[in-house]
Parts: sequence; C-alpha cells; structure tokens
Amino acid sequence: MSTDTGTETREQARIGDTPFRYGAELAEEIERRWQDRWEREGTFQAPNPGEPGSERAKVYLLDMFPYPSGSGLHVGHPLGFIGTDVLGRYLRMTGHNVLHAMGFDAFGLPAEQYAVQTGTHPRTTTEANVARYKAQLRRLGLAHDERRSVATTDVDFYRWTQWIFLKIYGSFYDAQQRRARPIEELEAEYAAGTRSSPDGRPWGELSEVERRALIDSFRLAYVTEAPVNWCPGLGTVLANEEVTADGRSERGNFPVFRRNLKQWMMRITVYADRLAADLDRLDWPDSVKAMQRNWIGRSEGARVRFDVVGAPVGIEVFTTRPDTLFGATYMVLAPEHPLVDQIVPGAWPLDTDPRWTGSDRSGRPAPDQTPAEAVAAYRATAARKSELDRQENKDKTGVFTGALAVNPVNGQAIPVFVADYVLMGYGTGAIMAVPGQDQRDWDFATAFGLPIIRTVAPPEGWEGEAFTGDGPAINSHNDEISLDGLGVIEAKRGITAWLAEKGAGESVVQYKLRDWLFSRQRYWGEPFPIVWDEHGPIPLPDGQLPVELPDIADYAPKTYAPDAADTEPEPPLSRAADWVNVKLDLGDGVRSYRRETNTMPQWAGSCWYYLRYLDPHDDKYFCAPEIEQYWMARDPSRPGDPGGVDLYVGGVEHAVLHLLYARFWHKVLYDLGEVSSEEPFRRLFNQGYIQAYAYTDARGSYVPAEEVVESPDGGFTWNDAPVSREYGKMGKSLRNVVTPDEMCERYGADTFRLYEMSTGPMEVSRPWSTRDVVGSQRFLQRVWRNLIDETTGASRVSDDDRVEPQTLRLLHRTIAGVHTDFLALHYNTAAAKLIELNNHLTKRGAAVPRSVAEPLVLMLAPLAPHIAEELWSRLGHDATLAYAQFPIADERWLVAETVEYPIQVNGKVRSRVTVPANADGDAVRVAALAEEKIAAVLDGRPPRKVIVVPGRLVNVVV
RNA sequence: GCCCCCGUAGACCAACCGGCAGAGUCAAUGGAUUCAAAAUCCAUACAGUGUGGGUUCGAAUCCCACCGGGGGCACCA
Repeated sequence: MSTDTGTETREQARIGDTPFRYGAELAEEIERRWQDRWEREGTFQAPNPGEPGSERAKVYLLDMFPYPSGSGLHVGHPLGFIGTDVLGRYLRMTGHNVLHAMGFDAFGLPAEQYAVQTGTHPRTTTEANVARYKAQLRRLGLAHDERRSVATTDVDFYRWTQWIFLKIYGSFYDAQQRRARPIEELEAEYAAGTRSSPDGRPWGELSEVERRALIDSFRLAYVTEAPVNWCPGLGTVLANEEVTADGRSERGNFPVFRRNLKQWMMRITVYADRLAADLDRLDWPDSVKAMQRNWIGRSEGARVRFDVVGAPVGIEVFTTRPDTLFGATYMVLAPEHPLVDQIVPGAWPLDTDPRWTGSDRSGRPAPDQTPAEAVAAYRATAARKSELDRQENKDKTGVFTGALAVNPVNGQAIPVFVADYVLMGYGTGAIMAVPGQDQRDWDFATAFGLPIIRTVAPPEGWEGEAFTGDGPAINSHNDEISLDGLGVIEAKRGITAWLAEKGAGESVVQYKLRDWLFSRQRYWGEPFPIVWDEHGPIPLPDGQLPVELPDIADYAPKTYAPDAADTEPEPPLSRAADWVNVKLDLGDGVRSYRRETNTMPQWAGSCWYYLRYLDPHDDKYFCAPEIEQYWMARDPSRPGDPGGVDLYVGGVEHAVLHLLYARFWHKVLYDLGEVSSEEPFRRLFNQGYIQAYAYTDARGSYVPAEEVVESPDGGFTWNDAPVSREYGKMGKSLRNVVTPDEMCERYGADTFRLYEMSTGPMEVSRPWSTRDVVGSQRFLQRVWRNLIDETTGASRVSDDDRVEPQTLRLLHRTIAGVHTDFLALHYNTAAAKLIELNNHLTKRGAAVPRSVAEPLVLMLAPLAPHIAEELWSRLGHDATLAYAQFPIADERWLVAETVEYPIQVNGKVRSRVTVPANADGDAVRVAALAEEKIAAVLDGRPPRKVIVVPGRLVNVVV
C-alpha cells in the first residue's frame, strides 16, 4: 500500500490512541495466529471410527472440489466453501464429529494446453496451482481436516481410480438380480452350462478367443465401435453430456460430428431404471432431480416387429404409441442402422415415386441410381453433417431403401426409408411412422408424398396437422381386434396385448440415456490399466498398479481443422513408444503387449474422491469398509435412506454430468459389496453464484470495474467517460475480478466471510459489491469494542451477572433463532439477529455482562471464527472454542410477559392494545373492543364478527 | 415450443401454518466528533410487495392469467 508520509504519520497517531481497535491490521494478525494454532493443534482433524471423539454423532459435509485453475480464486468461488464451513463449525459446537475436507479435481484441459504452449509439464503447473489454492483457502480460516486433502492427479489417488476401473471392467450386470456381479461368476455359469451362449454352442466348444469376446460383451466397461461425438478441433471424442444442445463442444465451442470410432464405454444404461427410481430417495433440489430424470428419459411403450418383404430379417421398432399402429404408413431406419444393407434390394419396386430415390450431387432426382447407390449416397451425406447442421436444418431428408415392410396389424406393405431424423442411439434406431399422430412424420410424409391416416379423432374444429392429444381411436380394426372408440390408454393396452399374443411385439420401457463414452485422446488424465494383445484388451492385475503417465515431449493430441469430420483421433500417449510397447508376464509367460493409449475423462476422479477423503492414506483399500460404514452408512431410522454424504454443496452446473456419473460408480461399488451406501450424496444443496457488474467503454472494450463511478443521474463513468454496465460472471477478461486475498488484506477474512454470508441465503445468486463489505467490518468492530478496551486490549466485560429481563429475553430469542437459521443455511438472518443483539448491547451503555458476552461470542464463532476465538481467549478461556457448547436457549426467557395486539377493523389496522401474555381469547376480545378508538368506530353497535388470533392480532368485522 | 425457479424501499435481502410489510447491510439525508478530512458514532426518511383477477374476516404468502428475469430440455419415436 502506498501512502504519502503525512498520512502515515497521522495513521500512526490514530493507532497510537487505540492500538486495539479492530481493523484490517489487527484482524490479519489475529487470523494468522489462530490459523497457525488450529494447524499446530490439529483442531479440525476428524477422528475415524475407533479413534477418540468418534463416539460423537458423525456428520460428513462436502463441497464440490474445485479445478485449480491458473488464475486462482475469485470471491465467487469460496461462497459454498464458507457456507459448509459455517455449518460444520456450528455442528462441531453442538456435539458432532464433523468431517470436512478439501481436494482438487486436478486433471484437465487448461494445464495440458498450457503445457502444449510452454513445454511445462502439466504436473508442475497443476502442483503450483494447487499450492496457490491451498494458501488462498487457508487464509479464509476454513476448518478443513488438512490430512484428508487429495488431488485426483496424485499417483496414490489415481492408482485407486484405476483399481475401481478394473472393478467395473471385471463386472457384468445381472438383469434378473438387477445388480452388478463379478464377471467370473458369469464365466462360471457358462462353464457350468447354467447359462447358454447366444448361438447355443456349449462353452467347451468355443475357442479361447471366442470365449473372451463373449465375456467382454457383458462387461460394464467395454470397447466398441459405435457412433461417438468426434471433435476434430479438440482432437478428441466427447461424451454426450459434454456436447451442447447446438451440437458443439462444451469446451472450446467446436463443431462435433457423429463418427463410428472404437472407444471405451461405460454401460451406465443398465442402471437407468435404478438411477431414475432412486432419485425419489434423495434429498435433492427438485430442479436437479428433474434434470436427471429428463436426461435419463424413461418412457413406456412397445417394441413391434415388422417383417420385410423378401428379406430374411425383420425390423424392430420402439414406439410410445402402439395404439396408432393402424396409421403406420411407412418406416424409417437411422442412417447408421446395421440392417440397412441386408434389406436393400437390387432394384426399385415398380412405380417407385421419383421423389424417393435420392438425388445426385446437384440435388436433382437421380432416377438411374440403384437402391444401394442411393442409400450409400444418402448415408455419406448424413455422416458429413455435423450435429449443428442437424439442429439448424430440420427439413426432412431421406431416401427409400427399396424395401417394403409388412404392418403386422393389417398385412399392408409399407415402404422403408433411411432418414436422419431417426437417431441410431435411441430405441432400436428404427421407427414406424404415423404421420397422423406425429408432427415429424407428418412433415416427412408431406415432403415425400406419403399417405396419412388418422387413427385418433382430433377434436371438433381441429385445424392442425398431426394430432398428438387424446381422443377416440378411429380406422383401427382388423378381423381380430378393434380399437375404434377407445381412448389412447385403453387402445395402447388392447393392441399391446394383441401384439404379444401374436408374437409381434411386447410392452417395453425405453431410456434416452446412452452409454457413457469413457476414453479421451488426451495426455493429462488417468491411463487405463489395460494392455492389448492381438485379440483385444486385457486388464492388468492389481499388483501392476499404478500405471503411471510417462513423460513425453509433446503433450498435444493431434488436432485438425474444426470441420474436418473425416479425420482420426490420435492420442498423445501413442507416441510414447517405450511406454506403449511392454513385455509382461500376465500368467502365460512373458509376452509383448501394447498399452492402451487413451486416458480417462476428467469425470473419473470426481466419481469417487468423496470416498478417499474418508481414508486418504490407505494403501490396502481405496477406502476401508468400516470407515466407509461409519461416515456413509444408511440411517435405519429414516425409511428408504440410501446413505451417503450428509450434505453436498455445489453449483447447479453439475446437475447431470458429475452427479450422474458418480451415482453410477457408487451403485456399481455397492453392488460389488465395496461400499455399504447405495447413493453417494444423500442431500444435495445448490448454492447461488456471486455475480458481478462489468463495464464497457464506447468502443466496447472492458474497463476496470473497480474504477467506475456512478454519476448522480444513475449512469456510470470511467475516467469521466460514460460506460455501459452489464451483469454476469466475474472474469479476468471482463476486468471485474475481485479476489479473496484483496478482501483479506483490506478487511480481514472474518469480515469477508461475514459479508458473503450476510448478503443472502445460500441458495440465492447475488451481485458482488465491494462497497458494502464495510458494513460487516463495522459490526465486528462494534462487537469487539463492546467487549474489549480499544486502548489497552483488556476485557471490558462485567462479571456482575444481574442482567435485566429485557436483555435476557433478547439474548435467548437470539439463541433460539440462530439455531434454526444455521441449520437452514440461512446465515444472513443469523447474522442479522447477532447484529440486533449487539446493537442492543451498544445502546444499553453499561459494561456487557459475561453471561451475555460469552454466548454472543460463541454464536458468532461459526461465521467469524478468528475474532471469536480471540475474544474467547481474552475473556479468559485457554482452549479453542471450536468444541465449546453452543448456547442453548432458556425457555423461560422466550415467553414475553405482555403482548401487544394490533386491532384491525375490516382488515385494516386501526389501533393496538397491550394485554398480559397469558390472557385468553375472550380477555383479548374484551380488551380490544374496549379500546377507545375501536369503541368509537363501533359506536355502541355490536360487531358482526371478532377474530382473535392468539399472539397475533384481533380483527373486528363490522 | 415444453419444463423448472424467481420478481418486496435506490441496491442486497427479512417477514414461520395466510395475521402489524421490516430483522440486518449498503447507499441517501441530518447531526456528533474533527482546524479540516478520513474513520467512527447517533438519528431520520424511504416501498404497500411485477400487472390484472379470484378465494378469505384478512393475501407478499394460496389459486388463475399475463408481463419481466434466470436456468434446463428440444427431430428421443
């Protein structure tokens, strides 16, 4: 800080008068001292089961761990961390064993990109960033158990990420038992003949390679050639969840293409039903549950089989509207559908509509093409379209395959098309098209001149196209069944039963959720514990873990022009030849293998870090069972409780990705008996964001927000030039970043914490306002001044314990209120109540009695722990207050002696009357009616009605 | 287009099961302190709850419609 000499002298003179005034300097000294002491004494180390202190009721609080970015924390980041810290400190003072730790989600793109640019190893960057984050967080006085901190990039940590991967790889999903089981049990069932192979051949007749392929096809982690999101601009493939609604990469905003590529997948779809159903057992915000349900996308319908004329195969479709089957006038297969090649005939049927047979490069009909050529041309065009093209252009395109299918309800032959409005990834990748009841089919039918048959009668006066609502079925009968006149629900039931009887279909539940693409072509991620021989992947034994990342010269994956759809991913690890080619003895002698060169996605570590906090240094288990049980077990006193972390706090942006993946891993671990809890996070809380104003000048460039002043007319100027204001994120490029370090310097961490907690309840987003922070500082200063002599630093508290009832009532009302507020995470109202109490003590004038001062300090401690510890010690206590008993309200002082009742006449307050608190309803009524203004209004007439709300008010109706 | 959340003094926010619109903070205004300023302290004022209807003795709170803001989903058969 630079000030001229004159100011400094005066500053010193001031401090000379009151060296113990609570200001930034004193705050900083106090804060450092207590942070050191907490660390030295291990104050916040939470005992595990069996250790002293573990007999207290446990609470596991968790923050979504941060990615340690190069720019450090701004004031928005720690909002949730402070919130959980306040709750943790409160719970510790009410007798709980609180586990609260902080780790780092440290794999990720920025460190890798920085490495590509500068050649600095990502580990170097990452470790420096983690150290900086830790220093910033320490300064805030967060009561973390520092022994439990982990980073996903620690070899000791990712060794266990790899171990869990192997567990998942080594499992299959038993659909009957609805749980994952070890893959060896599947193998045993095949060997014993209790389960037969798909083609019926006995296990003994399969070759070793065939056996491996069969078993691999059941694994929960598997390699497959499937349509994936290929992003040439990033040089990597992405999960569905990482692609935005407009078909671009969430990171970098590059176009994404659907490509068939060989990639690792996680079979999350087999858990779709449990992931959806168990949401009901979670204490989560409705919005997040809704988003997950939406993403999982459960829908009930039927599978229906259509024969294909002249082909040995049939087409299966999924439909949610089997009741409209009589209106199916054509079918569509997704362009990638494997059956396409099998059904395409050598020539078009006679009289094929020329619009159906595809077009040449100039878009004109090309009647000379064979069906195979037309289909191939269309497939090629569809594959070249990016997701974005598909989104933007919803005009229906497609081509006739030349094949005809048979509608099972009426034997009608209907044309089969290939069109990209049908997606391979949903249902069976094929649909029956019912233009009368589906707008997409209507659009396609209109474009291609296909017939439209309504099978649900639209309401009188219907002028729309496809009718998707409820109504009586029409045109829906054959010799055996008639749906006509039935409503949609009954018609569905009727036709599904008929299809089942005929063997042409059955009812089925379908999910939108797709398997999780689990490999990335990146350097800075967990290597797979997998090697390859000529037949496929082979898991490494536990003893070979960890598989460490090799040092390489070039960290970048091969990237391409963003729209180069036909390119191939090339992972950086594939260039580390010495690492890739290994000779290992995996049980049948030393042989050569190639290592898997993809790495895991960033989500892997965050799928289980909360388990590692519990047992961070264990080298035998990822988390010892008795420790997991202690912190995570289901609570038998709560019916349906799935167990898990007691409170998980973070932003809503992880509603689907992280929270869905973590739930999936946890359920696998539960099925395999590795954890006792069924869900990772029993209660979830979304904190709001701290947002900020940013200002742009006339040219549209951002100016430093700190230097902008508000003019009297409500406008804003910077260097006297008008600027315009926008509201949103805090960021370097917006020039509006405020850091917690700055706030600690200017006001102290306690003031900063209190400010963040005072501006609103935890769940609300709000603007940052540096100008307002001083209010929190003034409050702490007033508390300090009430208890401490600013000249000597000695306690001013009086030991005379005769306290007037008015003060006692306020004290106990405050105690009672603060308990409720802390538990509800309404720290803003808790702070307001403490301010109110302190204001009362200030106005009261006389020295504050110890019996009021001490509870005040204890109640303040969760919010402003350093100043509270300091006051507590200056009041004569040697030990930390972290485990002191939080004040308990005395019921006697919660009841008032008299109550003032407002008296309403016809709902408007006209007067008030004070009566003894124990007065009954009749007494209150009598007192109210006798009150002179009311008596005057009534003027002798009897009121029509008198409503007495005990403790609240009286309403006189005339 | 569909779904979810939110609209209260100039700003951020309180108000429990429908019962006096105000706990707290900033800013504003007046005053004390000061040679002056900063800092500090004391005091004051400020909205009838986005709009329009409905239910009720009584609505910020419950219901309906609309307006505004934020978020999610969107060719998912």
